[in-house]
Amino acid sequence: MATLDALNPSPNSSAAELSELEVGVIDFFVSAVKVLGFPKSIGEIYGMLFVSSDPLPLDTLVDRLRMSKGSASQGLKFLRTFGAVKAVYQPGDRRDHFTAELELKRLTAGFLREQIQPRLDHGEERLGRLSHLTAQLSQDAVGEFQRERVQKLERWSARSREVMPLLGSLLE
Amino acid sequence: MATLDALNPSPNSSAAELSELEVGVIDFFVSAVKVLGFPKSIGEIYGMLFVSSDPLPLDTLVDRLRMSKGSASQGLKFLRTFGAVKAVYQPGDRRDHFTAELELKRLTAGFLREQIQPRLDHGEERLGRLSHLTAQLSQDAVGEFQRERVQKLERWSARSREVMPLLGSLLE
DNA sequence: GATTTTGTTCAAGAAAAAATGAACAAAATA
DNA sequence: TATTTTGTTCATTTTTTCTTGAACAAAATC
Repeated sequence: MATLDALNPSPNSSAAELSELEVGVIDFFVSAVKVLGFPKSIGEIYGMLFVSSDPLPLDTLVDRLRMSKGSASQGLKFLRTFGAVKAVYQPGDRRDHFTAELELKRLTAGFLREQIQPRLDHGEERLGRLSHLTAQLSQDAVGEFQRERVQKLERWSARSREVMPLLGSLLE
Repeated sequence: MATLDALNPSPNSSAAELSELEVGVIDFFVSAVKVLGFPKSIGEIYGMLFVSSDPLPLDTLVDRLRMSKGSASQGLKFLRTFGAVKAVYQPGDRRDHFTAELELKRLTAGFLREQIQPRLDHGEERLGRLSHLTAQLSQDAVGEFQRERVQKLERWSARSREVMPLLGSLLE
């Protein structure tokens, strides 16, 4: 292979250093996903795909971001679960290639569906149990107070559920 | 003091075990604040104040939640910065007493103001620098592509800023 | 069917975040 | 002014979360 290498000064082009702009965009997303409570690697992957004009395979992410294969694999899996990243068929290459989803509305919808909905559901289950508990509370002022507080939580929960779909329409 | 202790079977009433309902409510808030990216102790404190009919001083939080004084102090400070907890004057007690803010709209406003706004501001600064960088990009397809992507980020950022105040009105 | 390529999983290590508790400061009380 | 009460700060420890890399599986290629 030595001879072929000589013909190509940068045999592994996918490992090229990131440009200043690329670093900036990736960094922007690293901060952004931290707000959502996701790990840095998620921001790096999405950011890299976002600045890249072509779909990229896992290898390239590993090389250019200097990230382990494990992180890249898990990160892509996670991003796919809520449609932030799509697999794109590349003719003549059997590796999967990925691009970033660019519609803010879809990204939001995926986030709400995968991250928020399940927690709201879980919260409602808990509230159901709490509500049941309040029935056994004493009939004095403290008991009455606590019953009211649990009711307030139920109103909050219901309100949150109503607001969620509205968020999507705000981004229309 | 031994004689007085004998008269009072539970001298430190603030250390009473949490009731099942109290544990449930506190647990609910611990999960809730995790969604927002806050530590457990924040949820414990807010939850405890939320189920308590009377304003509580720091000591009581430390005793009942079995939490260090440091955590309680820092947690209360944090909660006060965005108005989730208010100090209430208690006649005849020189300690500060705290209650939970109960208006969902105010809580949201505080969260947006203290947590989201600063990050949006910071993000815009970064985008300013990135936008400046794009001016120096090559005039080829890749350069054009990257300029467009940075513009897209700027639109996202502007949109996010527009949506924020609307969130408040949704909760009205 | 052996080999290479591609991607996943998961135990262990590394890094980041949170909690602790002791030292300190400030203010009230004695 | 000395002492006690109340609350804060911050270096250290603990806990939690993230990343790594090696072992493994699946599928394509030889």
